[in-house]
Amino acid sequence: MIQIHSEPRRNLAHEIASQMRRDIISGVFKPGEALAEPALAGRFGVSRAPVREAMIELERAGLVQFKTTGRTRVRMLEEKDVVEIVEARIALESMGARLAAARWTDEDTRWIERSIAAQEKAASGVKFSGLDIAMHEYIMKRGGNERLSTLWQFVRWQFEMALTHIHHLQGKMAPNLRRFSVEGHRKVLTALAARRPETAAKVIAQHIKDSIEWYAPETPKRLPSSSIKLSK
Amino acid sequence: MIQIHSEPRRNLAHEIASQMRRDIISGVFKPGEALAEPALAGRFGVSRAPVREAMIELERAGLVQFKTTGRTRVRMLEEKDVVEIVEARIALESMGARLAAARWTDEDTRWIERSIAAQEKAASGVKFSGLDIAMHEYIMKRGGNERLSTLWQFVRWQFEMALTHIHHLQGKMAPNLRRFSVEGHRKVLTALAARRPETAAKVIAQHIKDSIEWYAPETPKRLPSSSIKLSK
DNA sequence: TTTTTGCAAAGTGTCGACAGTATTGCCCGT
DNA sequence: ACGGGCAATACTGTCGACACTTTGCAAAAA
Repeated sequence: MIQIHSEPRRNLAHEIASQMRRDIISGVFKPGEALAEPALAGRFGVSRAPVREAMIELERAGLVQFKTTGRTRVRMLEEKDVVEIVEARIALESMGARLAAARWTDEDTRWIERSIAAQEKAASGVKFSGLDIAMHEYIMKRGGNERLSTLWQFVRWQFEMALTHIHHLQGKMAPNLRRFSVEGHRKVLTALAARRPETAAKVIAQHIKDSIEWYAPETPKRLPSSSIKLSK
Repeated sequence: MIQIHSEPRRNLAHEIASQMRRDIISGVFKPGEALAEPALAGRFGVSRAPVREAMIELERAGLVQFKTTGRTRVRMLEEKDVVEIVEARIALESMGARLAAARWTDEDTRWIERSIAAQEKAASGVKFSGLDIAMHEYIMKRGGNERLSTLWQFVRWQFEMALTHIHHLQGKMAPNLRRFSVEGHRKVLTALAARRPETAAKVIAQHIKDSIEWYAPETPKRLPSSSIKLSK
């Protein structure tokens, strides 16, 4: 998969933003934790300027929050945030799958099949999650709408952060989740390979919604129940 | 409608970003035009630091682009960009309307009715566009998903920029567009007032898709035709 | 002991500077 | 007249500094 996207400028700020993003997602920095510029500048061995720019980037991506006083902290997550993130994923990925279905090729099918095979053999839950997200990313990119993919990236990072920090998302039913999730992926692939945009949109929406309920069965349901019914 | 959103930090950078956003949308700066930091710093009577930060914000919003060398220019728009923007709007607003329908109140209905009345009396095309966008914004906010609204803002600005710069979007059929558009808004309101999430989602998607074709009948259609059929 | 006041420490917002690099335009060779 | 190369120009990326504001803590008052 070739990335033609507008190359980000290659500077310290971008480097730091990427590293900080990884660290926030993986939990090195915890939600609510203060991110002071001088401290981070020291950590990275640079001055405050690039750190400051990186913070702006992360704020735009929703991983950190600015207080009105200017202080920066890692964004905090509650149940409601998980709901919002999932709703946003459904909105974006439905359209992504719809567009992808219309342009789907056999090579795409093979890519997804390989991914699913790897998912089944994934040794750890973390490894599985990585493959899972990568597959969703592939479909989004295949939709061919660069803006949609960009917006999706923001949500994706927030989703990954939520997986790390909303602890009951890590809970007991990992094995079942994985089996269930792979099954969902197969359904998505079927719709895409059949080049049925509407079906693909509905199936992937249902898959995302179901997944999160496997992760967190008690997540308050805000989506009107009719919204993702697989009617017909 | 009260905005609880995380307050942006109130500094020069943010001020400049807002002003620049307005200027880019309204065409003071034209697509492709170079935006050099020293020149902008002079224009605003500040140093380069806040200008630089503002540029990062605008890049995130998709209004400007960084070249790999670091130079900044106003993002350029082609036909394909209009398609992308509209697809993104449909993705986000469908979900927004779906969520809004489930929480819709009579007061919301009255707000929209007033908006529609104003739209009918709008003196100019520009005035009408403003009311149009404001109504869509209201619905997005009423969806109650802060992330969805934030993502939508990005697309909204790009859409407004496209309206300004894709010249044939300004074309001949403004009066018909307006009449047609108001009709679409009435259908959306009906679905929302009836609190039918699925109907609202489909109607607003259809409305957006139709609108852009009134603006630009020759816009290449990439959305699979089945995607927004109002079946049933 | 609890609350208030005041002060020191720490952090942000903005600036000007400087080295390195891309761009522009001029001059020269053809 | 025209294209290529080179010098002058302009801009970016990063830094350190400084003023102002917020925060945290400790001492003083209730």
